[in-house]
Amino acid sequence: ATVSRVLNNLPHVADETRAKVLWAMEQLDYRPSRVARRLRVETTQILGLIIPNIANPFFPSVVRGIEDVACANEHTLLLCNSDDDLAKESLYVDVLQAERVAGIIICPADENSTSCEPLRRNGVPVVAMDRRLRRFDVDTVLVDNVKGACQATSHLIRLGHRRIGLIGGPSRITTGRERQEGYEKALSEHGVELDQSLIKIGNFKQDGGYQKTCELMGMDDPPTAIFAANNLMTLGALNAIHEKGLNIPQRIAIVGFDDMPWAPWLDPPLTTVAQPTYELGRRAADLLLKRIADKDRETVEVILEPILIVRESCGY
Amino acid sequence: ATVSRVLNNLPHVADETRAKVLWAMEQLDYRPSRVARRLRVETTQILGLIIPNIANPFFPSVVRGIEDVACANEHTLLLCNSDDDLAKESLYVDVLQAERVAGIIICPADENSTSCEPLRRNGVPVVAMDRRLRRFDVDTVLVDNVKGACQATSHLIRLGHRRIGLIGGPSRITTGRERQEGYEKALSEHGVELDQSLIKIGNFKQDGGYQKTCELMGMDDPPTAIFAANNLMTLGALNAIHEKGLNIPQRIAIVGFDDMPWAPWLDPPLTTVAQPTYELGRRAADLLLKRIADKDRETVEVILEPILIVRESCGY
DNA sequence: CTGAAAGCGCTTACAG
DNA sequence: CTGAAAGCGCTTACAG
Repeated sequence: ATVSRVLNNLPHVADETRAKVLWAMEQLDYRPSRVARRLRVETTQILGLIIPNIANPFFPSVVRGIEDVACANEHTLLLCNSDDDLAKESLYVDVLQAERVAGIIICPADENSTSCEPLRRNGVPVVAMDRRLRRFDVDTVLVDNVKGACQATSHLIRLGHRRIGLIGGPSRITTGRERQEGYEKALSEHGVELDQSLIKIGNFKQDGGYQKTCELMGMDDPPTAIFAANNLMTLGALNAIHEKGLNIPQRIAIVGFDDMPWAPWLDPPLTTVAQPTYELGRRAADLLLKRIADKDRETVEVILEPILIVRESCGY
Repeated sequence: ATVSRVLNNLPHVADETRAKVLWAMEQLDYRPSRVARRLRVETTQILGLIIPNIANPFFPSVVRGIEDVACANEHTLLLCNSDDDLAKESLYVDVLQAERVAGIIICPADENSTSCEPLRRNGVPVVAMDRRLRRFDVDTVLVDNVKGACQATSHLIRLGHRRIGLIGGPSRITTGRERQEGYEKALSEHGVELDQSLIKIGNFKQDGGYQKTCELMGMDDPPTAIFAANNLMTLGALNAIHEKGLNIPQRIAIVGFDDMPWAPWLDPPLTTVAQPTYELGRRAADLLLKRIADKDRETVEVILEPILIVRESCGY
């Protein structure tokens, strides 16, 4: 008990005793077991994080944001990749719960995912990040996808484009659905008729972007511009465009969602909708910590603003 | 005890009893505590990973490689960012050890780092990844940095360049030291005299690459080519080059270390030394798992081959 | 101020 | 095949 007291810096230990304990700890190269501590104490210092794929360049900065606040608050992060697979997502929810994490930040594979049901039943705090979790009333932090997509598409329209291809994401995912919504909104606001054949739904991965771009450019009446709804698909689109030797922006204009540090040095410099990735992570971690501290507080939804960064890939 | 047996799929439980237990578990939405299990069982299923910075695009794919083998072997990953700071690195080693991880993969902030000393004393398996750990005899997986840097520099020399600037990394880090070694080796192999003023040591970050490129290009007799020793510094170099409006490769040729998916679409397409990042992670995890299974096996060092990918940023 | 006792939720001999 | 008992290493009342 006395050792425990000095370990946790509690009062009621004589200075001399404290010194003796410290000395012995040093001698023995003693490291207290967090595992044992966690078994006894209800509150753990571990946060769980479930994202689709750390190899997607969008996430590292988000994760860094989460980690920085976790670290500042003496919490550790347990990171899991769901691969956008509901079964894997459920599995990881189970694992994290079995680890007795203090709470979970999730970027769900599906808006209607029920993976978090066991968490709700057991009162484990959850925050949805980047993508909504419809079936649960949880703290949520999102980017305003409709606005970002609308800005990107409007930019294209303002530049004279009327046939604008959308390489969208699955509608079961918030970002897929909302970015398409923004695309359609821009069209209707500018009185441009919606042509369903110009909407191609990809998988948010590079191969999907490549394939959908090929389909688009193989049409009898191909678009003059493309809006790609995420970074990986933008990369895939660039693959296809360069492969076919099409000139950007003369032959095909392109705007991507999600900025990348190298976007200014692409050929031509890529116009993108930049997302506040680090901030997204920071806010998510913040919300989770607040929820852990007070389970009864009102649920909040934070919407972060994207910014259209105009470079040269859409023409002038 | 019986519940424990069905939980762990052990024999000696009657089918009927097993079914009853399973049923009760379902009813109660019971999740066994891994925390409690870990306290009792010596072998944990958690791997620790310490890297400098997940936001560096080099690491996500490496992490993904580690995770995939961890996951396939039913292990979880605890990820920590050291920020290349020895104090933070030590802290995390302590945390991971307190979590009683089965082993640790580390990309150390310094070749001579002693952060892992407590691990050695306690017999916790360690593998060094991407960067050496001199003070310990541990399994190591590296990329052949000397070879990669030598190839990059030789390529430049073959193209007629004689004044080649190096934007290197700190020599306390394996990749910094070895890539400089490869640069010098290429120079000497081709009979090009080494000019110390052309060697600038950066911090492996974007601002360092930017700053060192400015210094290089501000010289009275600036180089005609640059070899940037990592991806972030390459990005910084591109910042500086574009800012000054210098033409690549006519005015300044550039080759970077570490390929990126968008390198082919840069202006001009960037010549790089590609590293087998995913494989690096896979092998590291593999070695760690093997070490955990058999602490007495001989220490191995795996050297992976980089590949020079010639695109257009060095001329023809 | 200090330490003995109980208990967190598992697993592992051990006895029946 | 089944369950009672002990113990993993902590923390938390409780007693002295």
